[in-house]
Amino acid sequence: MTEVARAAGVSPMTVSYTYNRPERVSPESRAKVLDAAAALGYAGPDPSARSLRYGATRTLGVVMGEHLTYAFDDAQAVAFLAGVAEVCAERGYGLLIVPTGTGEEDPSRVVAAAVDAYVVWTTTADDPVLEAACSTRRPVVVHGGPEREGTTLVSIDNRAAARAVAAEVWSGTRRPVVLSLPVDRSRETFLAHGLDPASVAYPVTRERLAGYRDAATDLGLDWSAVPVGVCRGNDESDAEAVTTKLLADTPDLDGVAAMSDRLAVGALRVSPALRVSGWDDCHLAGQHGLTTVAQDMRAQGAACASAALGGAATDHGDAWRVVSRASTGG
Amino acid sequence: MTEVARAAGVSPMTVSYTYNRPERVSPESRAKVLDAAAALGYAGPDPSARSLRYGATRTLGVVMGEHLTYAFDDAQAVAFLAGVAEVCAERGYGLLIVPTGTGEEDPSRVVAAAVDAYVVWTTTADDPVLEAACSTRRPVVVHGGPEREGTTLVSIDNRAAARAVAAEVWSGTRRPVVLSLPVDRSRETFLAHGLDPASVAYPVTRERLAGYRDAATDLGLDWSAVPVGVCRGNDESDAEAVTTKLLADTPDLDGVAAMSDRLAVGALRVSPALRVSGWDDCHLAGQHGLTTVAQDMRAQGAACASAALGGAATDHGDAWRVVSRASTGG
DNA sequence: CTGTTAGCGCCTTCAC
DNA sequence: GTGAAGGCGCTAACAG
Repeated sequence: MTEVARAAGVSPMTVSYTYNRPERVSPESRAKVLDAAAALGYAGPDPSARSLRYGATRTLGVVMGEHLTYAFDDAQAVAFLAGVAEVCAERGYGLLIVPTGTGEEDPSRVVAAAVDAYVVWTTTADDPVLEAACSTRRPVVVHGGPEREGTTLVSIDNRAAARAVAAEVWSGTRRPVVLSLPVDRSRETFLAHGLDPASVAYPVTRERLAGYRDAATDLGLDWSAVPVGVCRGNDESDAEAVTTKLLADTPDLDGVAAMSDRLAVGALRVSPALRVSGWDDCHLAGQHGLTTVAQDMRAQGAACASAALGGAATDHGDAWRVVSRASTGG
Repeated sequence: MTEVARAAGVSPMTVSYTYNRPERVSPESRAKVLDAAAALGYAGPDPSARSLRYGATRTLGVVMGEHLTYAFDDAQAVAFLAGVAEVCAERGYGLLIVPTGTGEEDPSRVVAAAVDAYVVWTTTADDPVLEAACSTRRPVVVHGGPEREGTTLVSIDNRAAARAVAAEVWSGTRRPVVLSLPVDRSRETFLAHGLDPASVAYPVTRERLAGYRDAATDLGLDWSAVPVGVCRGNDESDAEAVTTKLLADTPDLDGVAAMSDRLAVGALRVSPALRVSGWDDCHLAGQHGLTTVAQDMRAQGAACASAALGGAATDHGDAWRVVSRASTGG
């Protein structure tokens, strides 16, 4: 900018004004400045210097968890991002996807990102990345959970939704089972009976499990006997393997409450006649006639972005509904 | 940082070293600094100030075109972004999605984004957003086209691929037609006969059209008589409408070369027995038994990011193949 | 191992 | 309508 000022024969301030308040500069000066800028290939004020000066970046940071690319492989995550992007575009904010995935360096990358606020995709309470986002003292909005002081939570009421959908899939069954998303960040596959929700680190998984337990209790079923198959991730083929194990453990199982449509589809691949419910109401649910919990991830993404950028947090607790289809005999 | 230094009773440089080269600071000083930082809620050096000082942001900018949210609605665009994100995560670069969509302000937003390089999703040569990206003098990689001096192009050879797939779908037909993506940024729907590729602003559309023309010539068909239905975007329902118009114009049409699987599926909805080819080999192609052009968008996204961040540009010209399925009688 | 100096590029404030 | 001073927070280079 100094160079442009010299080339144009004016002071740096005039150059600055030319870009920020063109109307306060005489047409001649403006022309001189723009000519000089064109000649020197100066495209405008440096963004970093500007951010430093203003103390704001007009950028929203998004942290999608340990496997960044997962964010683009999962339809729900993509819908969520679409909602975030929509709000960002409206308000002229950049959307910065923070490069997590290495584990080790993730927290420092979060701290070092030039953003005004953070949206964090569901994780565990002890995730160092969440800690890092909060340590920057910038607004943090968490999707799904955990709830944490100083952050805003945007989530449906997973427990109530789980209770409702399990009431349907388990209605009239004797041997209900659960097909679960991971319980903690180690993401191990295992089988348990009557898994205690309190032992589960991911709040979303925990709440859904608690809701399933509620439903079991409502139906007079013994939760401590209910097999829970935990998958490594939201993945059909892993769900197939876990379903196979569940069947070995409980050959007469007759009702599968799955925490996602993809897991449900994995179960159906093993045993197409299974009574099963999913979660999300993605295109798979329609294709396979799955009873499922519908929620609008795009709206939730938009809500997260709005809240992070200073809007009021809209409550999404009740923004779900059970969609009944053939997979539960409907 | 100055405050932390004062609270810790050391100089700002010691604080800086504590964060950037901890090993060069005595354990005691380091402890004092970290204590003071914790007490003051200081999380580390300010990212903007750092970027200003270093002259680099460690952030890659991505411009997805006028409808930002489209980027998340289109499976190909998402796969592309996944590839970009993968490379960014590996190298510790942030991925900034520039908030385009307003039209008017888009170029200035591109200029004002704090990034080290740009990846631009396919557009027209006269797009002000592309101009803006180039004006910043930062490296620019364009996906699909246009080719432009000072930028790197990553693209398959659309013309050759179009020629190959049209050879298949039009083999033995008498009344071939084209179902085209938009020709320019006005994105209007219309019908033309023997549309001249040279009149088309989007390079991707232009090259595919030229390839179809090549195929027509190869097959001894008269290009000037070939109806071309241009859709407003990559959208099934629009394709349905345009196909209906094509059928009104040419009731005996017997071979549809579509520039995307979604357009092809739109055509099939109007007339399920149609001989038709698609493009992209997305999940729709498999579902509907579509003959199509397969290309790996994720790899192309990764290639764009690598090239933008200083790697060599890998050539993707031949990274396509025709997948033959039932929709062309295979 | 630690501190001093200087300046990255910009814009708010205040003069003229 | 224009310009001079100062400082946003940081770190390279160079002492000590």
